Amino acid sequence: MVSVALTPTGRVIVGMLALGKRSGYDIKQMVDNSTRFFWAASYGQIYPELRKLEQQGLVRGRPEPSGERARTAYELTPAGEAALGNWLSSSDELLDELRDEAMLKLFFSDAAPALRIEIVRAMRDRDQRKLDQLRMIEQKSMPVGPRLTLELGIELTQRAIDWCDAVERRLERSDD
Amino acid sequence: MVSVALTPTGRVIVGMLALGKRSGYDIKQMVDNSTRFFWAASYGQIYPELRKLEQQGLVRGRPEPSGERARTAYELTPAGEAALGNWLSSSDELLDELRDEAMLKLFFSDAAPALRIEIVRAMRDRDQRKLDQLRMIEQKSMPVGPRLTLELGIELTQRAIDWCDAVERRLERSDD
DNA sequence: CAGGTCATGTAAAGCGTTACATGATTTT
DNA sequence: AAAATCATGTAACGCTTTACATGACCTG
Repeated sequence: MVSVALTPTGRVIVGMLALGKRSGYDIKQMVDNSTRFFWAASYGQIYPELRKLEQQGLVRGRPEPSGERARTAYELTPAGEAALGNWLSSSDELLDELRDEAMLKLFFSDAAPALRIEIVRAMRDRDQRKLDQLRMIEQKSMPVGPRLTLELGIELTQRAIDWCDAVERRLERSDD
Repeated sequence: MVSVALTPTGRVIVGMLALGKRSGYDIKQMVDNSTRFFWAASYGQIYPELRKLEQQGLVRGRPEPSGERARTAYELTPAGEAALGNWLSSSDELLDELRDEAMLKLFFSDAAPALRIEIVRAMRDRDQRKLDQLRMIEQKSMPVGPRLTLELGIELTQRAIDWCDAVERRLERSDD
């Protein structure tokens, strides 16, 4: 039995729904508070994708209005659970895409060597802001999976900051 | 004087052309051998973008056939150089986007705790392959900017591998 | 009662990859 | 003579963000 391949956004949605019944709005909040650092999703993707997943039989949505306010809560179907397990256990090449404008500027900084140190400082500041956000999340309680990704995110962000600090000191001295 | 904002792919192209006259093909080769780890670009973006940049007056293309083989070499115009300097010195929020499927799987691994260690191992292997590629590039000679980004890439990839190793040992013992 | 949050949704635009097509030149 | 590389390009498709619209409910 071949289960349908999950689209990028389909993967977060199905994963989040494995944690319990959720609305599209709920999913967006959860993503923004957790996976967004390594896997973002917008409303413009979430709502259409939920309907697509429902057509595929991986999720089922049911109206759960609170008063007059419309609300549709989705939950995984057995097929959805299977698709999640399938994806988690698949050995396909793991997607790994980075778009880092600070690194791109640094790469081209020989075109304006005087700006190099400013670029490194801006990168440091950006990463410091990210680290602060991660440290906030760190306070909350969470399962092992989320905790591990948070740990890794903090470790790598801290290392990037340390690297920027070291390079900044190097550049201050030598004016490369 | 307000210079036109560079699109994502426009940024790499203009940066690469600051290093000298290049064809679309050349740019693609350079990207694949350097920035692709933090800023990729495909032919489907590069060729149309070159024409768009030419319309904007940031680059100028001239036919430089080698024998019967057509070839268009592009170079930066003064406006293009200005746009590059402008971008390098701008203090706009630095784009930083990551899509890491290994981290996403790890995040959701409480849905299948037995798979967790396999996910960490797959992540480690992927990062080791990346590190091997970076180490190959490390041998070549290059300007300061490219060298710095390579250094950072190696540092962070190595740290990710170390983290995976440590977590793998933790999981072997405790079966989280 | 104003402002924030809950909740859903879409249209347009932009960004990007993949896959294909074509043909010349160079290397094995 | 085949295979690899040089070189250009596009069409189809998929993904994603942005910006907007609508309205209910809650909190100070």
